[in-house]
Amino acid sequence: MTQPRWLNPEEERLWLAFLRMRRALDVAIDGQLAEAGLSPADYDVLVPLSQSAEALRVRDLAALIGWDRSRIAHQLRRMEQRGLVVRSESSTDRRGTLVQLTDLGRTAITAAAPGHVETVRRVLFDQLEHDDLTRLTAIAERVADAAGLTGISRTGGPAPRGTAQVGRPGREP
Amino acid sequence: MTQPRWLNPEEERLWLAFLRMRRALDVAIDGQLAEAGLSPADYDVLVPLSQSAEALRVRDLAALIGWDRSRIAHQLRRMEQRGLVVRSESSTDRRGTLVQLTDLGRTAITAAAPGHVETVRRVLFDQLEHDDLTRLTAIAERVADAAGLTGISRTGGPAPRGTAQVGRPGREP
DNA sequence: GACACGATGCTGACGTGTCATCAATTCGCC
DNA sequence: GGCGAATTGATGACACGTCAGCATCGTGTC
Repeated sequence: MTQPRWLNPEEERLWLAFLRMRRALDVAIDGQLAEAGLSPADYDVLVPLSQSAEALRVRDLAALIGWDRSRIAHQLRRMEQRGLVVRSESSTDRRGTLVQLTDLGRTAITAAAPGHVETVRRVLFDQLEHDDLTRLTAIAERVADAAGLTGISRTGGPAPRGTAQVGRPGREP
Repeated sequence: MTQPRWLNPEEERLWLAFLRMRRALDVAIDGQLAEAGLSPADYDVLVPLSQSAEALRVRDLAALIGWDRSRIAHQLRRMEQRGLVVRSESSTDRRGTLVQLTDLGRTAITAAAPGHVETVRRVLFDQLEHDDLTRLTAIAERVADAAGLTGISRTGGPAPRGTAQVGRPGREP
């Protein structure tokens, strides 16, 4: 690249709009979760836990949401201090740690989830017209796959990075 | 909202793809900047400074990139410790603080910018087909405007949140 | 000029994310 | 069985972002 190919006005317009869209989603989603007393990270962790019948291994929980071990260890420590989850030792693999929701944690995710979905709908899906949904899906998948996120997109882990997934809180135990 | 309107499979597919796209962009962009020794926050601050002929007031710099006073104060303290910028007292308003690039800071942004634009092109723009650019611009602007970010989109401040803007490093002083 | 009020920038506390590293355990291979 | 390598989870250090609060300074009003 001898000379950088700077963005032309149309490209610059898209890039700035894209950043503003990201910001708008973050503000709306994070704000709604904050009203429910949860951070986006809390939500990411609580969703798979609420959908699992049994306790999850830290390793598996991390894989489900695409986090590394360090990040989830820190997050679980903080969430355990707040009484949202409890950790226990695995009986089959003595390296392992099991995590499960407390009653408080289940109450929190159950209370937060409907508002979370409503927020995502209002800010994103309600703004889509015609075949925007199809087009946007194609673009997003093309970009994500082309970037070739080593691991995450293949191993089944959906999405990290602050922005919580939309998930129904799962079955009662 | 009596019953939450959970996402249908097509909507869930878009949402997950959207989150993966975000993640892919973050990984690519943050990684490229890290190779240049800069964080996304560093880049956001360095771009307007490099484009300004004179020193900027902290207030104006914050407005340009849509940051609040606290955030930029912390960031400037860290960047000053690393020798990327220098702060000085304003002569006209004794509350004010002026910021400007050091030679090291100018070298850093000049070195990082071409790779940054190339990364954005490769991961995002090179993946767009047909009229994707137009469509995506329309969607992003619609979503951002509907969310009605009070202030930022109106006052000219472009984009915060980790994701660096694409800007040419400015004139030599 | 005095005084209330807003503007400006900084700081400390805290939650969060990444990196390097460590101890304990299990696995793979001979 | 034994032993080196990989896995698992946790931790400390540090960078980053938000919030509440503070000291200082300018502005408008009387």
